[in-house]
Amino acid sequence: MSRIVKHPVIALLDAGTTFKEVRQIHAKFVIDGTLNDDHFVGQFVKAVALSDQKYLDYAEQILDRSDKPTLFALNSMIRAHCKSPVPEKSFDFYRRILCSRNDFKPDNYTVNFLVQACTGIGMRETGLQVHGTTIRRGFDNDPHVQTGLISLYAELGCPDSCHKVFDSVSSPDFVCRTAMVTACARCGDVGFARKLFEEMPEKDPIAWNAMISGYAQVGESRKALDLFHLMQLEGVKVNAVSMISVLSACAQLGALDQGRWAHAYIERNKIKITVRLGTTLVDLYAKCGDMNKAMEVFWGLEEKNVYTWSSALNGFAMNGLGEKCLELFSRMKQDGVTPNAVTFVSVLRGCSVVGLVDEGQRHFDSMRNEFGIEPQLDHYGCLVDLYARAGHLKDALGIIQRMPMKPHAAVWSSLLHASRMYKNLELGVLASKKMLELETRNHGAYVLLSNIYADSDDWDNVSHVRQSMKSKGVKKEPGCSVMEVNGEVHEFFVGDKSHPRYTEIEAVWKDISMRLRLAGYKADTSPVMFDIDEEEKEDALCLHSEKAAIAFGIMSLKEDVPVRIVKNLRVCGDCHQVSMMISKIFDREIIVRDRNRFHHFKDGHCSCNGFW
DNA sequence: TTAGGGTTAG
Repeated sequence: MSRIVKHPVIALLDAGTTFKEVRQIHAKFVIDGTLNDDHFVGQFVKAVALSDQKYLDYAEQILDRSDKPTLFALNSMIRAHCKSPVPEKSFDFYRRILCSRNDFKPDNYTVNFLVQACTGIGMRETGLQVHGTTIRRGFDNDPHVQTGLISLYAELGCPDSCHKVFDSVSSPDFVCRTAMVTACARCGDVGFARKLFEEMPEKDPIAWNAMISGYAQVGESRKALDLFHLMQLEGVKVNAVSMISVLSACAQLGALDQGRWAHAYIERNKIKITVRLGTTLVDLYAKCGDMNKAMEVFWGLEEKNVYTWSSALNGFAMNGLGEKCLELFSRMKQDGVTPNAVTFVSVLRGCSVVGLVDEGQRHFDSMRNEFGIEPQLDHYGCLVDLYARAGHLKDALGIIQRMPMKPHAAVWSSLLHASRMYKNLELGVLASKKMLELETRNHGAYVLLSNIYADSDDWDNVSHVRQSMKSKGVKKEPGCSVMEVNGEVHEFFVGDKSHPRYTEIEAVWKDISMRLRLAGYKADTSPVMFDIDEEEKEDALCLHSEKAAIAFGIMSLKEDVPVRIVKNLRVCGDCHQVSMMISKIFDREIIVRDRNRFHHFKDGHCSCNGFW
């Protein structure tokens, strides 16, 4: 192909080229006759389409002015649309290939890009059709296409098809194997992913990153961190992508010390802080309850996008700093960053945690009116929570009844929690029944319903709910608290005595209990508490997981270091009360991240002000 | 002249 010459001007087009420049170059090419050559039309279309998604339509106009678009130009348009917000448009150009007067036939590039377009759309039917096309056209043995099909089926959640394609590859290379590692992890079989990873004859940094992120994404954070340490021992080059998975694992665990270490590692090794890595750092500190550090990182970032802003907003909301969340949201809009649906979840939660009902409603309305975002189920969930927490129970119910989609259990759960808080028996019973219609085995709904009956001294119904729970075999997810001491992560399960220092923990807890009683604390062993759960009875031998963690924290951490705990469930009322008292008696800050949010206990108070 | 694997917020 001696004719193939790269046009020097086209070769200069990149993401930094402005639209004005693109038009000027186009005009010049029309005048000087460059575009009379189909070969250069193809190059120009490809360069414009790939330089920026904003120019896709303009690239199409250039293509349309060409009498005979080449297969290369059409393939380039399919390729460019794959990762655009409208991957389905790839198929318009595929149809143009099929209907072309030039009698084009789709080639290996065409089908490869179509597979990628389907991965972007995530549509099963189209994906299956494209797979059929690759077979019909004889490209199903092409290694690029095979790898693409594995990723496609992983995206569609079809592990069996991933295996079928992978098994059909006669000698999978390391790219194909890495795609399969990711596919298995995404489909939930992280064990098989690890087996494949171990069997890889050569592992490059991408393969390592794939396995580490596989663990991080399924919540196997400790395994992610262990594998990262192995990666270092093996001397594999660590990059920004590796660190994103590592930080995300630390954030999930709430492992602040390990997260700080990873941050220092990034700086020490001069790993470039990309916008994604920066966002993950902000998220790490936010999810470890250190918003000061999160914002120090945030303001220091060279580049921020809507993900970065949303991470910070979510951090403020989770940490109960609603006003700060709203201040930052104003700043975000002033800076010209357009919020999206996820951003609004954080903003609405920010309003909810501080009871700003009118402001929350205004933001909710602005979604559609100002930003053209149609509120989804989660947004209605936040709105219900906003009204319910503030005590406007009837308004909350009205929203549930009028919302344009079927409410999910979480919506009723908000109303149920608020009904208990505001002692509204009638709504509480309704909400718990609705919740149990949707999730028949939801332990929390039974517990709250029994609490609501107990609050009104309706012991017959309390007993009825208990019976019902027993007969349905509803069991509580075991409570688990995680804390980090000297960079080591310790796990505590309810009633579990397996910790190597359990005897000491028990002794420390006895001492704490004594000091609590001297300070006027009386363990709540009333029937209400009894009915919540057998395990919640005050019992030194059967500690709630966060009490064991607090005791361990007090005995192992320096006095001025806050006790940081991450819990898998919501904090129970008794533990909340106890934590507040300990923070005063021992002059110790205790920071608990529960399933929903943070509790910063200090001087006998909690940042949640009793709302959780 | 075009292609396949790893990465951020709810």
